[in-house]
Amino acid sequence: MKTAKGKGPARKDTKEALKPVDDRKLGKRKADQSSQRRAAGKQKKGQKDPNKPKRPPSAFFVFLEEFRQTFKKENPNVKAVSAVGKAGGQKWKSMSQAEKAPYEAKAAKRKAEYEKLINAYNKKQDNSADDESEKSNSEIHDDEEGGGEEEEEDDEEDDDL
DNA sequence: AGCGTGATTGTTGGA
DNA sequence: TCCAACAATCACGCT
Repeated sequence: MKTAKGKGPARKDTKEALKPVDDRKLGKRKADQSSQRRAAGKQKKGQKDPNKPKRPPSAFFVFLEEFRQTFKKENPNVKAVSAVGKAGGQKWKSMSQAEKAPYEAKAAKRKAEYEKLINAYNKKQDNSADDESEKSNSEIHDDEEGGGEEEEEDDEEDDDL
């Protein structure tokens, strides 16, 4: 199953259909977020791999990065990250899929790079037995042309909503 | 002095 | 298949 790249986990389709509202918070996330930073800041018990690539930012985060700058410009007095999160989240939902399309496309790129990083990371893990140096790069062919960056496929489906 | 937290949604990974 | 945790940010507060 390809987990439907654009649709995401089946849970969304099922649950969201039943609960179109953003009740996804489940009330557990709050507590989780607390430990979230702890784990991230202090890393998990055995996750002491500084080379391990972090998860790619979702389209929302990509949009949020830009939104943060705009938000700060509009509200230089507001320094609360939560404010940006709320405003960003609200606007994000207000945006149409077409608007989110470019962000999703960028997020897709991040994900692609993430997979590549993970691949290299996995290779590294294998080589880390001897030495985590870069010598094993011979396996990794990084013939990635930074200049020859092809544009995203403009495959936006205009579904009227 | 230093790190945890708060808030957003999405995505990935593990069970 | 589904749940849970984590991705950035940034100033403030508590230990």
